[in-house]
Amino acid sequence: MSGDDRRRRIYATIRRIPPGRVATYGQIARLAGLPGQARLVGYALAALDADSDVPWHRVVNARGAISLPPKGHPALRQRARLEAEGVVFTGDRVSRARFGWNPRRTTSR
DNA sequence: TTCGTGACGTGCA
DNA sequence: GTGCACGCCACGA
Repeated sequence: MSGDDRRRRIYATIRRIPPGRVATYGQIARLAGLPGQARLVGYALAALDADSDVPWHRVVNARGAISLPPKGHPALRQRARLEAEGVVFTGDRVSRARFGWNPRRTTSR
């Protein structure tokens, strides 16, 4: 499998994240068939355009926080989009227990 | 070609 | 709860 295929799988997995939910890089990597390679997910997102159809804003790190610089425009945009979908930020973090996406129970909650 | 860096995760102290 | 070390892969210099 080539690197491009991995990126496509990553994007496809991210598209499955329902609105109002967030998934971690490691979770995306695992669902994409790339366990332990969360770094590739981050790199794939870095190469992604802001106007892409991939809901990149629903991807957060294991801490439930945005991995981008908090003061940066992308981070603010991501946070604003998540809040618009109903996601509540506790400080600079998101409660993964409440808003974390569970692929086995696609239905919310 | 090797080396360093990066939207990360897990394990352990 | 936090901080550090190691691992993983892709990409540019």
